[in-house]
Amino acid sequence: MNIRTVLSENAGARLARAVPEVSPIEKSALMNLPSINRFVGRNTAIAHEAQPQDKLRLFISGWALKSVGLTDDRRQIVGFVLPGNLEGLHTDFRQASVTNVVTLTRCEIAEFSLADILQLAQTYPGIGAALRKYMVGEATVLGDQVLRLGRMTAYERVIHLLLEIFSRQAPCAPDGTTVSFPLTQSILADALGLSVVHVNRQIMRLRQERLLDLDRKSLCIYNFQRLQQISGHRPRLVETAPFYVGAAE
Amino acid sequence: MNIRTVLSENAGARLARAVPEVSPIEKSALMNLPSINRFVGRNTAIAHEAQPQDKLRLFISGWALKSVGLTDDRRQIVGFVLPGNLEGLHTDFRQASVTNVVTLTRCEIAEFSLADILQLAQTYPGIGAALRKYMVGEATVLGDQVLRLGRMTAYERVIHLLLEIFSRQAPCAPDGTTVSFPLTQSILADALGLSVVHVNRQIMRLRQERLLDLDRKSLCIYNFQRLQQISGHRPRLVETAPFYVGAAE
DNA sequence: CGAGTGATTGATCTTTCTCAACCCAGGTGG
DNA sequence: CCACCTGGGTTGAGAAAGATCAATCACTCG
Repeated sequence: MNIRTVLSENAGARLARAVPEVSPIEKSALMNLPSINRFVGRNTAIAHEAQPQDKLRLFISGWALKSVGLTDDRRQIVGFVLPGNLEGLHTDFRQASVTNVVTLTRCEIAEFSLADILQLAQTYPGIGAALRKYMVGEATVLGDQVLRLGRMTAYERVIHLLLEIFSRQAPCAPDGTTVSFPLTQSILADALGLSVVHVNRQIMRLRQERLLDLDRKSLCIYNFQRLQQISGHRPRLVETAPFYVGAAE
Repeated sequence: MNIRTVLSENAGARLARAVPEVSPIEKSALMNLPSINRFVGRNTAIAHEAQPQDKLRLFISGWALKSVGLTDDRRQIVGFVLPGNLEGLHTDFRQASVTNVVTLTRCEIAEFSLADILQLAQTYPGIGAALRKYMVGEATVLGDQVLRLGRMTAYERVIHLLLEIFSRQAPCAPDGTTVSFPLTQSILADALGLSVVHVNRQIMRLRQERLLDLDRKSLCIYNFQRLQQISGHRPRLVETAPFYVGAAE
């Protein structure tokens, strides 16, 4: 557990950038919030299903996955946390997390007290509105996940998810086609409800068709339009600025 | 389109009952909100994906489904709206609905202005908190939907969804085993990502095993524990009081 | 160098889908 | 009153998508 604690002076400003439309006054209120920056190693559990949690975490760098588990060894990944995303807003009325969260890479995380932020939302209406919109955005992504799993073929599913991951980082793609991609095929399989072998076959096919390529460093989209057409993917309009995502460590 | 408009004096009180933990003062504030009660016929579209929407709707009676569509004739149901549930909280930053909503039965619906309610949430912190918790509850149900579709067999999926529908009405079950159930097998199929034929086979099997029975009026759970064990269903703790659900019309 | 993780490929097996019937209850027009 | 129609449920047979099992390969890390 590689954890280093640093006092950061601008985590609140980053938080203001992570949620939609906050005014300058609200931004300065967020900047005065106490927060702690942590570095967390790869494969580290950050939150457990049904365990109490009172922190809101902003991912400065690094990726994490959110999953729900069955009693046996099956698990389903419900979503990914990328740099610039928040984690910890979904606590039930017992302040318990509703998913497991595990880091996929080494991560830099700014930790806030959720209570602090909700308190602030009572003073500054824009902050409450921003949090609500952020939650709606997350629900939309989750709706896309349901659509993939319920009614798409394996081929469509793989494309649709890869386009989502691409779109969420697109503003960070220097050449417009390549983004960071630290996922294994086994993780893709758990997110897509498919076997690893079958995921591999779809990726092989996509490579042969010269539509995209990927490895554990990066994802390269060769023919965005065609992929969009096949999978029916519609880019979700998100007006928050994602952080720059460098090459995965 | 059988629509009748009535001025209701207690829709706000019902709204206060639909969300978690509001104080008496907040409840009275909600009761003073303007609202309109409507009756909407079966199979009527209430909201369209990506269409503007500024109403928050409280279902007094009747069921609806929420779906997202693909370009062809496939559709995926992402969730159901039951009496006592809210619809309309998930509008993106353009105030557009993120799902289609269609009634499954004749419904009585109390309509509020979402702007009114968000305005109120700025004065009364408990209302903002209640809305946030309500959204977390919805996200949890959506997470369960992802789990079903991603990593469960057809048999488990059918059971898990039926237990969810049962649990959401359990306090309304006079004998503790039978609840209202106005869904066709074809709707179940679209919710479960299965073909109608296959859904039918699972239901036939469950009947033969004497674990449950259902028709288009009601769902009867004969062996809750066993079904829970098979599907891994965990009842989601919701502390809002659902409305009494009478026999489907 | 050996161990472990992840990717790739082939062969076979299982689940689920599709197509095609048929039945039944309820509603409707004559 | 009845013939007819329609929407939903049920069943069988064959086809297709995807899972499982098993082996090999490439790469990294101690």
